[in-house]
Amino acid sequence: MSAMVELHCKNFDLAAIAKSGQCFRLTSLSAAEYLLIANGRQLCLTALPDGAAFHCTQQEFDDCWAPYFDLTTDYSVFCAAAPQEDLFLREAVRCGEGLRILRQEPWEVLVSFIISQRKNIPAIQKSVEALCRLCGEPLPAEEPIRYAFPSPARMAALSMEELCSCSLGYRARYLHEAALMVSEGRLDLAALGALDDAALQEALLTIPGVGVKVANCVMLFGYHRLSGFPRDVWINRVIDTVYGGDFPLEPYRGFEGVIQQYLFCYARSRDYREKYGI
DNA sequence: TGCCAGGCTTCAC
DNA sequence: GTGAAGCATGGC
Repeated sequence: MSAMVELHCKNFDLAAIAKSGQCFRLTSLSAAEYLLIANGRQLCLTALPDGAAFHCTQQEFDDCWAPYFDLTTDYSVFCAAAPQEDLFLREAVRCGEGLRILRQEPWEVLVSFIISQRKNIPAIQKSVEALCRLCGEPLPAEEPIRYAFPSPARMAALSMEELCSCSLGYRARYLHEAALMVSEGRLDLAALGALDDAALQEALLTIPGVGVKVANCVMLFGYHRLSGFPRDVWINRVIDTVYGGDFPLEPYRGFEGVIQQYLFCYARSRDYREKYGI
C-alpha cells in the first residue's frame, strides 16, 4: 500500500487553492483528485471534507509539502480580521477560508506572473504547461511523463521562436531577458530574499516585463511577503464598485496579501457575480 | 464575433 | 510626471 498522510484542517480547501490564481500547476484530475507539480517533484492529493490526503511519505510531507502549503500558519486569525460592518469582506472570507498563501519558488512565480499579464487563468496554465513540456526536466515517474518547471539556464537556451510556440506573444522577450539575467548571475533571486520589502520590490522592478502588480505577486507568492497587495483588474473592480475606490488596508497591516486573496477569489466567484449583477 | 484577461512599455505632451 | 496607445493570444 502506498504512503499517505492525512491532513485535517478547517482552513484548507484544495479546490479553492487550485483555482486561486496563485499557482498554475495544481490541477484537478477528477472531482476530488488533484496533481501538483512543484519543487521538482509531483504529488497526488485527494480532497477531504476537512482537509486533504497527501499521497507521499511522512518525511516528504514534513520536509516539502507542509512548508509549501504554509501549514504552520493559522489562517483563522486572518479570517477573523474581517470587521462585522464590512459585509463584503466577511462574505469573501467565508467563500475563501480554505485558501493558503503557498510558498512557491521565486523563479517559477516570476515567470508565471510575467506570463500572466493580460491573460486569463486557463490561458496562463496552458502557456506555463507548454513551457514546461518544451524545456522542463522530465520527472522520474511512470507514464504519463510530466515535467518540472524549467531552470533559468534551460529557458535562456531557448530561441525566441521556441518561446513563442508557448503562446507567449510579446511576453517572450521579457522571459528571455529574465532567464538571461538569472542564469548569467546578474540577478540572484535567492539573495533577494534577504532584502526588506521596499528593496525587494525595487529589485524586481528592474526585470523587463515586471511592473508593480507582477512584483507584488512575486513578493506575495514567491517570497511569502504577506504585505504584498497585487491590484489586478478584479481587485480594482471590487475596490471601485464596493469600496468607492478606496479599500482600507490599515486594519490588515502585515497580511494585506491574504485579504487580497480572499477578495480576488470572491470577485471571480459565481456568488459575487450573481449578487452584484456582474 | 467581440470583449476581456492576475499589465507593461513606449511615446507624446 | 501623466495619460493614452500598442501589444499577442486564447477563453468565454
